[in-house]
Amino acid sequence: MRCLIVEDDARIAADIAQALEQAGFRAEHAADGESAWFMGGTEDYALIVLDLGLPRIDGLTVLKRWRSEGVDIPVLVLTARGSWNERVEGIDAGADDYLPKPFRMEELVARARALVRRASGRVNPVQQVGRLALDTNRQTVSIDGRMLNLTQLEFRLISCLVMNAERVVPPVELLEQIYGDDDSRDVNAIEAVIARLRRKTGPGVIGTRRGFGYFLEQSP
Amino acid sequence: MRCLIVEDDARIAADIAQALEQAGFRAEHAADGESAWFMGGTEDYALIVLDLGLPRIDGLTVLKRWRSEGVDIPVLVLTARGSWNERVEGIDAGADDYLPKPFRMEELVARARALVRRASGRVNPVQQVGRLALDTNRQTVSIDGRMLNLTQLEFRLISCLVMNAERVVPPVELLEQIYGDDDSRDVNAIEAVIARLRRKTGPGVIGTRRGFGYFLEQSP
DNA sequence: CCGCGTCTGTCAGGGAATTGTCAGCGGACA
DNA sequence: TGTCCGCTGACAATTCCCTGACAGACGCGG
Repeated sequence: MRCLIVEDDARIAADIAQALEQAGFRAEHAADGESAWFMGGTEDYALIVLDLGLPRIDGLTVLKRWRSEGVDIPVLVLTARGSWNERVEGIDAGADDYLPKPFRMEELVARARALVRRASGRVNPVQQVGRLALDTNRQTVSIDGRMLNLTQLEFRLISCLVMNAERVVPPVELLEQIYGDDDSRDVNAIEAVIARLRRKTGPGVIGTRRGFGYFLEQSP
Repeated sequence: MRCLIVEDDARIAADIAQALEQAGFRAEHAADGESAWFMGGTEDYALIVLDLGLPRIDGLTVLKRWRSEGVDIPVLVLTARGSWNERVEGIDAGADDYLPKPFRMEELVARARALVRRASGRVNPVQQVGRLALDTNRQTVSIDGRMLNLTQLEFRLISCLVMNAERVVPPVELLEQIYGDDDSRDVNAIEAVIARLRRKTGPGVIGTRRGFGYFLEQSP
């Protein structure tokens, strides 16, 4: 699950990134409004964390532009404590939640999770696809109720498939979703992870459509 | 998926073309603004990569003309790094994304993909022609609601027919649409694919107009 | 700092699905 | 009725995908 952190202070950005990555996100970073706008408009994030005080283009402006362009990614806005008018403006601009600075990282992570959950229209964190169940809160995957012991990478990959259930996901897209623009890797890396996953899930869970990509088997 | 590269430097154009073709596009090339304008206005591309510094007509002018004519193909603009006003002008002219030169090819490919994905999400992904329904999002084809298990090639071919519904498509055009300018293949290859498709769809879906080409049956 | 185990990307070999070609056949059209 | 065009089954070539092996990276405990 990819998220975008828009924050001009590199230190803070790195801290947030680390916290979110631990929570299972793949964090990317934009340091100014301009690049934030491009990234948020072109990439497919599950969440955007937006600091308002930005160089070049103001955070609020960026947010308004996104919304006017139809970008409906949930946005968590970081505001200075007590600055009420910023909040009001943020509401108008289309923010989904606020976090007054300074904040504890756990708070941010919790809100991030809540936002993503809400956005994907789920009340509970467990998603069931066929025999497979994914718990985004605990970061666990079970099949027929039996827990799987997955690595970080395997988990991310199967999450992608769950997010895109009812669709066949091309390997290139998985590459992009999992590693980002870091294109140092081969499509074969995906194949390898898929193979390892299948060894753990057993057959009949992850399907292949030759020439198209991978998908989760729906019906038993 | 066809894309148009508007670039006056032949070397760069060739490089971009190669990268995009590897990514599954079929690339065509315009070297000056005038032909670019014509091609973008008459052909149906999924994406246009536009360099701004052009002979004859300036790239921005071309872009504005397209937009004023209702051409809504996503346009990826190549700008010189840091040329701020070019970007702003580009926004006004209707560009969908930017890429500062010089750039890595992988970056271009990634953005191209993102743009196309975003654009294709705008329109209704399922098109119905007669008893046949094509879902461009899930990459599936169903007939009377029954899913067909198609190969990559079969899917591309039937997509072409759907795009050109209510028209009889000559086999040569199908060859071109599916394989690009790679003319190493025989028209018979198309016939073979058609035959395999018909075996899956059953009769009454793909028709033949002897001497002209193939078409999709409209009425039940 | 070293040894150990785990995770992960790459590589190469093999197998299977896909696809181009060929040749024979049958119907359409003059 | 002859000719041409398109259809189709068979086969070979190709592409795509799977998998086991291996090595580098990383983390951890001693």
